[in-house]
Amino acid sequence: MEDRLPKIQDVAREAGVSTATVSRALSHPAMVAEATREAVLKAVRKTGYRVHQAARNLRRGRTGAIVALVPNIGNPFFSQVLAGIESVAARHGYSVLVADTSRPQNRREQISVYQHSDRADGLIVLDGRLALDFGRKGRTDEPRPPIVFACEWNEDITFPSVMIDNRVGARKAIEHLYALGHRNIGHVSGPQGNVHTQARKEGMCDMMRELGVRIRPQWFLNGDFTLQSGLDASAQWLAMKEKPTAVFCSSDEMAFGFISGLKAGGYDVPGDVSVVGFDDIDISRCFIPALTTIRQPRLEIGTIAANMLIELIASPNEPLAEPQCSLPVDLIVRDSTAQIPPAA
Amino acid sequence: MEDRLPKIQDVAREAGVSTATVSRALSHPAMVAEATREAVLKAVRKTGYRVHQAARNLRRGRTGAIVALVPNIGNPFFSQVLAGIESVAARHGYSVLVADTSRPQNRREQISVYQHSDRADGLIVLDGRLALDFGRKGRTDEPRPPIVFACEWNEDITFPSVMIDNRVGARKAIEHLYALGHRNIGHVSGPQGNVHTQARKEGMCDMMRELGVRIRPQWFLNGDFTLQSGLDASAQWLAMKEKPTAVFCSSDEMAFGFISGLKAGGYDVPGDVSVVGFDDIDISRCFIPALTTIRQPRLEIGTIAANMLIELIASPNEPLAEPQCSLPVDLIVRDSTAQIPPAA
DNA sequence: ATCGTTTCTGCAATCGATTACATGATAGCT
DNA sequence: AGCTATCATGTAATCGATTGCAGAAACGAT
Repeated sequence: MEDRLPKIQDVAREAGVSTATVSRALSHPAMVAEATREAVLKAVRKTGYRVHQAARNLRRGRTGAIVALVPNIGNPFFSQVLAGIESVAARHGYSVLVADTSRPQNRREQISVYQHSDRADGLIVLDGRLALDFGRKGRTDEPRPPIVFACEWNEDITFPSVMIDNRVGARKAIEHLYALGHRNIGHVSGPQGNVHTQARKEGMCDMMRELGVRIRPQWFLNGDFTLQSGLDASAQWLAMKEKPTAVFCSSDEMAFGFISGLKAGGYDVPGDVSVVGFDDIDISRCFIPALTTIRQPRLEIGTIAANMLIELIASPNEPLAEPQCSLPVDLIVRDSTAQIPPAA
Repeated sequence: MEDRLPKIQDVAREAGVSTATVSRALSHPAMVAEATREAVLKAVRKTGYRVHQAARNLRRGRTGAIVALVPNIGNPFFSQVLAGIESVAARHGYSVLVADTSRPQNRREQISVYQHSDRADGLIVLDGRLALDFGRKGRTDEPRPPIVFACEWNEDITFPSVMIDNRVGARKAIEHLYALGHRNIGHVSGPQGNVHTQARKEGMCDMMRELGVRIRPQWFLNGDFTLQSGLDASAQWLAMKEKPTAVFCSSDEMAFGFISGLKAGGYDVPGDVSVVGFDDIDISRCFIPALTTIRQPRLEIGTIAANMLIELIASPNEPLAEPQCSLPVDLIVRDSTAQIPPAA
């Protein structure tokens, strides 16, 4: 009927009250008399009114949105974390804005999003590289929306964070390979400078030292978590004179690429080489061979981070009960690892 | 220094001009004298001013955001499409809000987001199920933000849309299997009621009829695009007395589950059975065997949809040059299909 | 010098909802 | 009855940026 959206005025007129009362009936029902509230609600239904978010946000000084900074939206690992964030956010009436930090022109924009709280009430940062930027800019006298780091995280930053114990994960992987008899163990790492990369590599080396296994730098290959980099690593492996009998890959996707390359080169997994991944993405259990890997609770990372953030938004001055949350990871043994072949 | 964010007033004072001039210098630089503009920009830099989005949106009557309704954020297929949307949106100064339609409590909310244009300037709908809802509610005299459907799409709805030609994709898959000598062809479909499911099944059957291949309903298994449903289908296949020698799966993930189940049951792909997937997600080329599949240009779907939407937002009354965009799909032949074994 | 343009800038209204404060009504108490 | 406390509601200011309108300044033409 109307050719414009109903506003609070229209509801007020319809219900025979002031706009203030309508606003209160909707936002603070207890402040308004039973009968009035009913009348307002009826008028709302009749007019089809819905609050105009921009106006509400302007007045209330909040945005009703939280921003998630993701290194790569296309990565299934992150999309699961996002799904967790989104479910919690929606339950609390927040929208989730997703920004992909992989496009360089975004970086500056994101920092400023952070500095000014007018675009989001809070941030969840899934990109560890940004930790430093945020850390540096931190003039504490400046108003800033709460931030929670998830997944990736920089050790010298003290923001609230939720992550998994990369070191323990890597140790479990090595322990498993060791128990199978492997003493010649290689590694395909994540991108240089990444916190996961670093922590997993360290956990791996620590464990190897503890077990008295020799660490050979030439068996440490550089990857970047992607399928392709796993494939590239397999080519390097094939070219080695002395080859490790087991390889720990810092992501499942790299493990897939690596195994795929090995098969193409005529080697069998786990017959000739055992491979352990990291993440336990969905497909890992259906890969052939099903991948032995370290499981990360991806959904949970998202939900916990979102809950922390929402708590921070609600009471910014109250510190969190547990600001640094570290989730356990599990070794999932499948078919890509086996006893070391007797011949070797 | 300041304990509150700089506002346009502060810039105006600093530059010695009115707020109107500051606003114009930023939004319509041509309207303002060279020298004044410089002064304003200097003041902006000095104060660290950034426009307050909520205020701007309220005044301008737009939100600067577009909403993407996704059936399942966690699905890597959609996250690639999202990545495409996000890149275009960012280039035009729009934020992307992602909403997951899989949670039922969201459905009503989403419809109302759509009906009221106060939360988003436009919508991209990746969930075909919502097409009907939108279609029904379509009282054309009501103001509504522009909508573009992507991927999934309901034939009797005439919204602008970008999708791929499911029929042709399915035909190519069958044609390929036929050329390899297969005459006994099965299918694992997507969820019932889904447009992709329907179109692919129809394309498949059309092609089989044209080629004179017998269609056996008991070889058509129901899936839902997920890994698990492919695994379930493999159990059904294993239980069949007469088995097809080739199976066309309506998604790559299902194909993975299916092949995985077959291997576990002692059958070889492609030795005993040829399998074709649909989507060409990243991992397909590294699966073992590398998956023969139909490639969908996922990123492109997103970018085109976003471009269409932004054009619609800019000039809502001007119809699009090409409102229904259909992208071509290609058959990618890899190692999961082979000549029919001579024994059979 | 006068008038008409053109260009630039400022004033103040405006977007729509929220909320501090004021007011009026009602109830409760002495 | 008179006074206070409590509750419900209305009035109007407010959030911060944008923009229609109008005034001022500068310029050109006659």
